[in-house]
Amino acid sequence: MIDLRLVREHPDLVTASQRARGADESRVDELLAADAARRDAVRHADELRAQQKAASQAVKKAAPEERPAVLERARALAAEVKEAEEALRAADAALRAAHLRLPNVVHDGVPPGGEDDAVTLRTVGEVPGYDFEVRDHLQIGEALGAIDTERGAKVSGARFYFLTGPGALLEFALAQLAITRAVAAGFTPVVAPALVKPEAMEGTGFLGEHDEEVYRIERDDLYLVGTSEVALAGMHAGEVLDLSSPRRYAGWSSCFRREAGSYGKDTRGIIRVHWFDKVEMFSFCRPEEAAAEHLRLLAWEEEFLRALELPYRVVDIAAGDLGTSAARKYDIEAWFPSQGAYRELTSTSDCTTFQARRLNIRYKDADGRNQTAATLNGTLCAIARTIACLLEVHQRADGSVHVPAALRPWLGGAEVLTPGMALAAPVPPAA
RNA sequence: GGAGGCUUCGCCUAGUCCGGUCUAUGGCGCCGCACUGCUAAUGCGGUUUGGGUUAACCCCCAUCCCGGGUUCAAAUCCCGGAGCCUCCGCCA
Repeated sequence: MIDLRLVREHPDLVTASQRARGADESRVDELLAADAARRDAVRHADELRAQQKAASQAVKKAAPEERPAVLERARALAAEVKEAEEALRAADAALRAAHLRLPNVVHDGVPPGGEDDAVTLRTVGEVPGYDFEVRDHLQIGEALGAIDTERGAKVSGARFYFLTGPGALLEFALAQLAITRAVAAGFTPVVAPALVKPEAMEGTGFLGEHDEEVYRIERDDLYLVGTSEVALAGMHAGEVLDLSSPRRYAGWSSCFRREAGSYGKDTRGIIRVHWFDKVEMFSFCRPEEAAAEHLRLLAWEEEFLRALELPYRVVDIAAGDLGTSAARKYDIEAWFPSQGAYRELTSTSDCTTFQARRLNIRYKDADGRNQTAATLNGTLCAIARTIACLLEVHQRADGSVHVPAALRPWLGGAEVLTPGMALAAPVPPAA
């Protein structure tokens, strides 16, 4: 939810944001009207309640002969209060609905337009040349005995997979590398629940226009998270935090996505799947620090990809392609040789106070007043897709795959993965 | 899954049986002021969180885990739910 004061005092800014998103501008006026209506309802109900309270007090003080009359007046007022409260409830609900319909206000400088209007900020690393016919990650993974999508489909359906042998080791190697680096950077590592209540899902903005993407366990009224962002944001719901410096978590969890509406897209391999594991960075900070924190998250993402020796580019996502909660979003797209294209590998969003307001996450400012916090998230490593990218980029003519130095400690020191190789046990980095 | 107990303004706590004097008691902590040439101690005052209104102060409303209900009136009575604890069962 955006700040109501901003809408009241600078509706033009909010309208401009809607325009940049290509979203309905009239929603701003709807929200203003709902806000005014609610305040009227509050005033009316409060006033009646005050009268009714006084009348009720008078009952017990009334002399016996006055009592019936006083009681009658109190009764009448009670009925009026009840009516006013019903009207207030309706006005509250209308305001909330209008409030929830409005996405976050985009930052200045976000490119206008939609999916095709993203601006490439920089391109890092050399796109390798291959003097042989490149294979895609599934061909490579199958040859290595690392990825099995056929049996994944047998057991769970399309877009499921098994990681086996070196594939399974790669999963843990990447998770270890991500968590190790995050801890070194000062993040608190977290293993987060993948099943959450509706409040957490709604609070992070995933039940709006994108609720088709989400798995719901109807019987228990729980949702499977699409990212641990949901649990990490919800972790501090309703709390007042000390944010003298940003509070940073690196959360590991499985992620589940229905991929509704993506039929026919990326059907091969493990680039787009219903389930994968991910290490996610999440920050709580003061709103004035959010933009700087956003760049820090982006920098950590880039360092991770450089450690994996993957060529990539950084993209500033256009307003129309931003999620509901985001005021700005940078994607990092890594090179996939089999597609001859850069594809999204990580993503970081500045949600400003939008999520925290819904989730009621606050901090005390210098004057000791409670203020709404800002939240930001960023992918450190979406494991399945990263494995796919690694296999493709680092493939060699003979079907083997180069292992980046950063990953070797967790792959038994192996410098290369070769079909049929004996698996070495992971060795922790030298003490 | 079954049985019982608990949940009060940061923490602890009084109040709940028997509805109105609860505008919620006291302690700890915290903040301010006074006093003591330091520290400590002491005294006085303040200290839930939201909303409405306001230039501001004031004032008003809500808030005793949450949601309903009874009543002129609910921390208190009734119904439903959540969380925590204990015991039994089951389970990795």
